[in-house]
Amino acid sequence: MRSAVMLTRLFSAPSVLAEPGSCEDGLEARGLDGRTHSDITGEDEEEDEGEEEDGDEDTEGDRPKKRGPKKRRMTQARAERSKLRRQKANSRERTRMHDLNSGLDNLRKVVPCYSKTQKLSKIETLRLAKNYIWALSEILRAGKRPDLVLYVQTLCKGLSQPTTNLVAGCLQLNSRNFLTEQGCFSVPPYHYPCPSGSNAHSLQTHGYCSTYDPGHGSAEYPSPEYEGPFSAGSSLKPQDCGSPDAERSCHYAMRYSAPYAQPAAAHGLGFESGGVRAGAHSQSAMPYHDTQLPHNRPPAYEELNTFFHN
DNA sequence: TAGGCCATCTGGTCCT
DNA sequence: AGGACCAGATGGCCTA
Repeated sequence: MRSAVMLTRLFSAPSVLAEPGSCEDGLEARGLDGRTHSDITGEDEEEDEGEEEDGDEDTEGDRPKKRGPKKRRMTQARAERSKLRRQKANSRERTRMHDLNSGLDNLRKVVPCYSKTQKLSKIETLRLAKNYIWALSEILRAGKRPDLVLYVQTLCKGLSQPTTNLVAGCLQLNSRNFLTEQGCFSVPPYHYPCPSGSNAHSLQTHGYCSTYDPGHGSAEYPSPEYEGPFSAGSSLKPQDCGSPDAERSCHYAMRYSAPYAQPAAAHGLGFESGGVRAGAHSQSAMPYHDTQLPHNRPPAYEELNTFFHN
């Protein structure tokens, strides 16, 4: 329905969009839309607030009469009011989108990987947040320390490879150790039951590959729902987070990863991970000097922290 | 240069 | 009537 409307608009009203960059006074730069503009310019000025109806439309040429409410003539005054309304609406819409973006910025700060220099895209932020919530829920549900690699894999489901690398780097995992060059999880040989339940499939073949069906997790660690293929590309640099640049860009904004990233002695936390520790960075003792924990931790943080300290 | 991401404008729809 | 929300369109910027 909306598409039809948009198509109609496309073909009926010539777009006179000016450059969108002129955000200060929108319509002043852009002018009115084509239809309104033509209406304005094609008629004489009237000041009687548009009470007069446009009777020409009904009898124009051989075309059938138009149904519905007759279109009011666009007077100069009405055009001005319409223009003002549009400006106000544009301003509100900008404000609304700015609010939305600031909310997304806040979300970026509380998801596992926060980098001021390498900002996650909106969609990646939402995906990562969803995976994060899922992972934390599973931790609470299971009531035991999770496998780090499994945890990271859950976080990275559906994320682009650059984001996956970023998350891995932020979690002190060398992404090369859990992703193959093809972008598939390589360790550990964690087995997800196949949809039919007859065979088990390791992440080696299904984890990050297109054939993986994350909608079917294991009973121990079910997977978040799959949202469809992740974006093929990203503006993020596909750099390995093991690189110094990436490391500098990664902040420990994560309440879950930070305890692991820091020496276990400091937090008394160890993950149940088979080969992960070998794959983890050797410099796991806070290599980032600009590491920051968010000031406003979610309420669940303290509970989780307590949990991992017991 | 293509593709992804983003900001903005815009008109429609719903709600108060 | 006006505001909030939504989605399509558009153009700019950036990167591979």
